[in-house]
Amino acid sequence: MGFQESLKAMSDKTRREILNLLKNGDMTAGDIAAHFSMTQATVSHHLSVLKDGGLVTDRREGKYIFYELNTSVIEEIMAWLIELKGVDKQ
Amino acid sequence: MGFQESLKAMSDKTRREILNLLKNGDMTAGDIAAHFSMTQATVSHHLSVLKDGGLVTDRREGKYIFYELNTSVIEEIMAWLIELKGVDKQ
DNA sequence: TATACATTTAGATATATTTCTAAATGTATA
DNA sequence: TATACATTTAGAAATATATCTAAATGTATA
Repeated sequence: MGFQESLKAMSDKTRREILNLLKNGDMTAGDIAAHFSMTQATVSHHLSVLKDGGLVTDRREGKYIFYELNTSVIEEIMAWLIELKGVDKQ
Repeated sequence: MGFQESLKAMSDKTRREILNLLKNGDMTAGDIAAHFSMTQATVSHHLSVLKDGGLVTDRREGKYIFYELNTSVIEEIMAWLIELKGVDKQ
């Protein structure tokens, strides 16, 4: 889990949509998958890429596994973008 | 050129290094390529991906082609990240 | 404990990406 | 105008990614 994995994770449209969904609160893998027309296995793969990138965390509650947005990584990416933009050229 | 292409472009380490180089000012394709151990053709490919993502622009000056960082796209990405992070949870 | 439900993992296939070498293009200059 | 230099484009090979189906895992409950 690092910068590389975080950006790779964000570079896919489906995964960005998952992140947008999680903005409104934690969701189970099943509920997330229900928003897409691909198989649950495929969505599960995307969730694991997001997890590798540190963009989400998961926790089990009984039969269900809940996914939650992790914003600390997002701040790291923003810091890089701000640095890239350059303080002098705003 | 859109959000998807911009993030795809940023998701590669070599391309992020190119962006970091261009932070310090415009550079020719040759000077950029000199910073890497891959062929000029490969670096040229990366530059074209960055261009597709709107992250750089190029201009010819005689024999040379100069590349320049384009920061407006970066702001668009930052806006998404800020939105993702959520105003309420800072 | 057998069954059902929620989810992930394994293995396969198709598509995309990275990289290379060789050839092509555009510009300057002897 | 022939040649050299800077760079890109074309085409091929290797690797990575997205997706599927089928099987495995983990948990709850009849």
